[in-house]
Amino acid sequence: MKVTQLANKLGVSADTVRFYTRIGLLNPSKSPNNGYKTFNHKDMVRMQFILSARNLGFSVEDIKVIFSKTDLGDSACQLVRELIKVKLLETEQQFNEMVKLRSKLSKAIQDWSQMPDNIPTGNMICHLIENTNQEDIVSEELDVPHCVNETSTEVK
Amino acid sequence: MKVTQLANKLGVSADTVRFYTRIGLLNPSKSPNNGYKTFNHKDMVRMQFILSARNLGFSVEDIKVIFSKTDLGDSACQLVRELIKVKLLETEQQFNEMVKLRSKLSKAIQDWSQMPDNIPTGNMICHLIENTNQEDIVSEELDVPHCVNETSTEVK
DNA sequence: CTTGAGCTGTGTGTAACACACAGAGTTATA
DNA sequence: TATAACTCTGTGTGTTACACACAGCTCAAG
Ligand SMILES: [Zn+2]
Ligand SMILES: [Zn+2]
Ligand SMILES: [Zn+2]
Ligand SMILES: [Zn+2]
Repeated sequence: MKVTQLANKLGVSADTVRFYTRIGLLNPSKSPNNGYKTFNHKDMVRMQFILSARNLGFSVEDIKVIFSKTDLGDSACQLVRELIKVKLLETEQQFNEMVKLRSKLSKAIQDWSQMPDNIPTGNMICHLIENTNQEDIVSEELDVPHCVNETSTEVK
Repeated sequence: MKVTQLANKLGVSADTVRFYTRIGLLNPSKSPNNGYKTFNHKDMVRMQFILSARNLGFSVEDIKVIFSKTDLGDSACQLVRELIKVKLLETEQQFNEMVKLRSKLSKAIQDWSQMPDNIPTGNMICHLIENTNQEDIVSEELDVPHCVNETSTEVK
């Protein structure tokens, strides 16, 4: 099987197969006469596994680690159980950030609909964005830091 | 102001400032004697804007487009209003994918806790992952594609 | 044999920085 | 003033998971 045949059979691009080959997840043999890579049943099984794992959010690095066990004939089940727990935590982290960002964006869209268009000045590029962020910081620091002593520093 | 001074004043790393400089968002002058970059008030204002915009999820490319307007003295407000609407859509898209992935992961963790550890075979690397994905596809295709005709293809 | 379409491997680009590192500047000590 | 130690700078490269470009090769039709 050549790269495009494998790709078509699994519904991915040939470049994707080439990529996984390049990083060593697939190990096709090289045809001696034309140098083309020849994929076999084992590569097909590995490729299917890769797609399933990626579908669950596993990274290529995770898959490499998994293969490093299974290639020795060892079960990867325990490893996989641990990896997916970490994955769930990461996903919930990102989920929370998504929620925060989403509400920030919604609020900004509403607020901005009432605000005028301003032209940039030497201290403000777009008041919509710059003011939105200051609400975010709340009372942590009332005044934005500025290059106050810049003359004294520039004197060198 | 040198790169580290600006970075410290805004609470970012010097590498971040260098990065924004490298891609042209900041335009410090170069000191003629030692070649060090010298940042001024304008760079500070731009840097603050960048941080505010990034905090709202704007990409560096978005910020470049915004600057291309404001550097001409034009208001970026309308542009910014449009950009943030797109951003919200993208965020909700990603949010939905997060939700799907999260439930997939939770379900997998539960299901896998009842399943035994298996050793890899020639057709299955880790049944946990491979079987999980098949539930996902449901009845789209019952049997997984395999290199059935591989002999006929390999005959070349 | 020639032409042309199709396929292949390899090199490079992507986003937003982080890290490594050699060389230059700065400070301290003698 | 010399010299060692320490800090700072710019630049080159690495990161993720591919996608794209492209020259050269293969293979079937004529
Ligand atoms: Zn397993
Ligand atoms: Zn200032
Ligand atoms: Zn504006
Ligand atoms: Zn097979």
